[in-house]
Amino acid sequence: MPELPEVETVRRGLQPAMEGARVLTVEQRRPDLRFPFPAGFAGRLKDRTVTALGRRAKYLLMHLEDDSVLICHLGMSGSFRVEAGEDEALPGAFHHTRSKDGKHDHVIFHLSGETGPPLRVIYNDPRRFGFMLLTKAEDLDAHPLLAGLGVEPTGNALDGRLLARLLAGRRAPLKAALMDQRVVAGLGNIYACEALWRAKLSPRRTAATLAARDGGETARSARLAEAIRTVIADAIAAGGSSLRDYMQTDGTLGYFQHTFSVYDREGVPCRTAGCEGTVQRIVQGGRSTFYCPACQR
DNA sequence: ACTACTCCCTGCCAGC
DNA sequence: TGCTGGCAGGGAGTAG
Repeated sequence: MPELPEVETVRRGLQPAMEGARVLTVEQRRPDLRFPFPAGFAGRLKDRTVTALGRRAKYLLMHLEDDSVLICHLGMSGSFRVEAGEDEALPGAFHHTRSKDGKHDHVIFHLSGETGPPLRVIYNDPRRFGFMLLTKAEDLDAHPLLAGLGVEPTGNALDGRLLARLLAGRRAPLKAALMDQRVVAGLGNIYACEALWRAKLSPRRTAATLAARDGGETARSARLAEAIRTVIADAIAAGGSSLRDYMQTDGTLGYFQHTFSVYDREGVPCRTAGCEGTVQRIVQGGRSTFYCPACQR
């Protein structure tokens, strides 16, 4: 499910169950996901207390009391769910629709409840593009997967000036540049499309055209920075997008997908007031792009 | 330092 | 009904 808003929704869903809880055991049901699990994976987590759950871009960061950090990426199809431990009943915690039988449940964290009964946090990932790695907290920022990441679209750092600077000189189509995690960290296919629609910019435009000749801010770069920040904020507020019945950690659905203006809406009329255009699907870099050729220029 | 393309894997759905 | 091809929220690796 996971672009930034979905990962943030997962983080918020897991936080009350995990922060302050102790890892009793970890069941690792296969040797690898996208990458092999770290050597001694389960043993290195056992008996540790989870001190904090963080996020950077699309990475979930599980901080442990020994200053190690579990880096989790959900890939295309990874999800977490929380269930009652062993025979305990947990009101309201129904199962992920795609794992009623436990299929593709690859990792199960057995946790002591901080105050209440024990819990299980279960990682499910049919396509196995996700992964889990361990590092030390002091090495986190320098970790090869995190070191090159661009600006977070939450908060105030992303503005027209910074975005123009990041895109200056890039010959790639604007949409492809937005998908590059070294530019804006956490944007994926849905929110790149939606932000471009909000900013009325064509995904086919050369990225560099958003910067002034000296690399400075333009009206377009300011508009796009604003659009990115608001679409991400709106999506987080909606609990992310739930495609193909994907669920949050407690089994509820995000609802941002009902707000899509262009994503997966090929052939429907553009939502822009007064626009007569029709949403079109094109392929860029092997991924579908949805946009309105009439009002996105 | 860019860009473009392939590949990893399973599940689902439209079209035959 | 059953098969097939295409597509899916990501990104690492490689070649140019």
